[in-house]
Amino acid sequence: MADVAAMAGVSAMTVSRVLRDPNCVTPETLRRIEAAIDATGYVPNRIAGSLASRRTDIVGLIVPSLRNSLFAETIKGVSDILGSEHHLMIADSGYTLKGEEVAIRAFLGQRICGIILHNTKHSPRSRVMLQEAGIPCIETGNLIRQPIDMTVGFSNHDAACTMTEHLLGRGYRHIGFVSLPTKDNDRAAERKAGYLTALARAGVSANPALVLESPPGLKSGGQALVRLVETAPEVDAVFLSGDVLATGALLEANRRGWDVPGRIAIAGSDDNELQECVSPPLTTLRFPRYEIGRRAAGMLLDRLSGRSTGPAILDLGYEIIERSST
Amino acid sequence: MADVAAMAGVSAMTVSRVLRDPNCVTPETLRRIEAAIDATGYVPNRIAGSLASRRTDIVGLIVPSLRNSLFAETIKGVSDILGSEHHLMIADSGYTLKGEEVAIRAFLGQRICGIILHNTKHSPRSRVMLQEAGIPCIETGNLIRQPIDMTVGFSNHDAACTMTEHLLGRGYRHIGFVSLPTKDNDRAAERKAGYLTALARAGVSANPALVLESPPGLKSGGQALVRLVETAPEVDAVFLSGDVLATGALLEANRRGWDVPGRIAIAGSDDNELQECVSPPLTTLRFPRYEIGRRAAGMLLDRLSGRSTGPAILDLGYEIIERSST
DNA sequence: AGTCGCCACGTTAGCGCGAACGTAATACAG
DNA sequence: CTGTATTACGTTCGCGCTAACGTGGCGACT
Repeated sequence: MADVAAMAGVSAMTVSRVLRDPNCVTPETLRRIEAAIDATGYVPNRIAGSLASRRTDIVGLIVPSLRNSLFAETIKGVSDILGSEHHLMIADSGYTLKGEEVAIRAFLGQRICGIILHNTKHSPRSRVMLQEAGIPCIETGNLIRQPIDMTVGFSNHDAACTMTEHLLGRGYRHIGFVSLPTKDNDRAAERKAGYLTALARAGVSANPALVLESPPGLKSGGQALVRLVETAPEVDAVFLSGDVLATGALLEANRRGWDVPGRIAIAGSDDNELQECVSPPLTTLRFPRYEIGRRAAGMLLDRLSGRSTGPAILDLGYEIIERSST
Repeated sequence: MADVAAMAGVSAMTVSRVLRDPNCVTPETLRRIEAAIDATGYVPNRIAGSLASRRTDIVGLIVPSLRNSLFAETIKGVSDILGSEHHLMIADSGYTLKGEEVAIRAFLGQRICGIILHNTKHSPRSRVMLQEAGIPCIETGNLIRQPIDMTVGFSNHDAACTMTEHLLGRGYRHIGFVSLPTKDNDRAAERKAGYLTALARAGVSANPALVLESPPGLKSGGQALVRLVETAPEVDAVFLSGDVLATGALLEANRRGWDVPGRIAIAGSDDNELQECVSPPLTTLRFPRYEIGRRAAGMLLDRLSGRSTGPAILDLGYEIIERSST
């Protein structure tokens, strides 16, 4: 920076100012400084700037998995809103609370200016670190009542409940439920609870044989369907609540020639283009994942710029998309 | 850090040393320092550390889109190899060279210790900045002969050529080709070139009516198929080389009752579980995207640790997965 | 004319850490 | 016992920048 300042005939301080606000100097000075920056190929050292100002423009984001396209939607939403003023540091927790804690510690070491978590369940140490860090923290995903700071998401419980009620409304009485493993996964656990709530409200007794947990994946969804039909032949509908499980189940039903929804109705979650294009198109829940990313980033920026203070809980809801698979 | 040092009865320097190498002090000193860190909740300031040491442990990664699950594979590969010693800063270029340049400039300002690009075509300024930055730079994706520094990927040209030759070998002579828009996308352009190479080698004249560009998406793939069949009814096979285009085309063929491969054969690229689960399962190209991420990160770490020097070009190849859609 | 305020810019003093170097204490050979 | 090596730790200084405050020059008031 000293080089640039010397070449432009000003002090380093003026160069520093120009980099943050080009309009705070006379046009002539600005021109000389910009010319000097161009000539030297100077790239400001944000490390030094961050140390001196005790601020960074880095937002930390922790997702359970970088591979899952569901989370990619949220990441994209965050990235689109952050813009060029802020940078994004991403880590994955590997779906574990310990992994999340490690990532949080690393991020705090980098003195990130805010953090977005794709999880609302945390280790005690994680909670303490975040509370004491004094930075905005947004938890996204499953809505909770007591966020560390702010949260944006939807109710997995209510969504699963609504879908189950939809199936009940269509006259199905032996409704299977398949979810991802509920351990350490508050979202999956909430959905199972929602399913059970709907059955209870309708006075339909829950049949444990109709409830399965299944790893993620298309094949896994197909296997779950087959297992349900074989062990509980009375099953007349199934709600597969995780990722692509429902699509896998539908494709498997097609292969085996099982009529959908004649033999068995299939409902899914996390609507995407694929679920609309298969035959028959799938009834699914649609979650505003991209919007969650955008709003989370927006809440973070509002807090950083002082436009908002205090905690916030934002429910973006969900939609049920009724198609011909149910 | 001064607090911790005072509490442990040592100098700040000793604390600093312990944080980098716990074994460089006596066990008793280590114990006292660790106890003090625990008691104070001290989180080392990596910003200050980076400024003093003029190094960071942040790796920059630029992908065309954060939303696309193809890139998610590579991101995951990078993330898995980097481990907890290095951190990942991610930006998307929005598929534009200008976007990439902006991200590169921002990353260099953060003094990243290395960079991985998911693109092998860059703006002139980008190339200059990267060459002068003096950090390891890995270009992934389409293999090129003159990398800025190092590259790992596969030949899109050869892959598309192989797939086209596969179709020719099955006796198809009116082979359509659909790709993503080739502008600013070296990968799509290379694939189109590979398709044309295979036709030329086989002495089959290329028919411009059989070559389409199409935006990404399942529906878009279906539309491309329909357009091809309607405008050039003699078409007997089609190779859709982008993302989920082929799956969309197959689902559309199913809906319209067109026999695959009887009426028209369909081949795709970027194999995934979905393409195996549809009926009929799709013949596709399989690219080692996860492995590319792993190897790219590995090459970066090797360079940083001094285990390797100089440029490198790593071809991870591709596979053709022959299934019943062709 | 005085002075008040404002603008454009300079000066000073760190931010929290690590590289380089220094020092004291112990080990061991000759 | 001296000399040298080695280990364990301390001191000094500066990384490149910015917050806070200082200064001089100019126009607009009373």
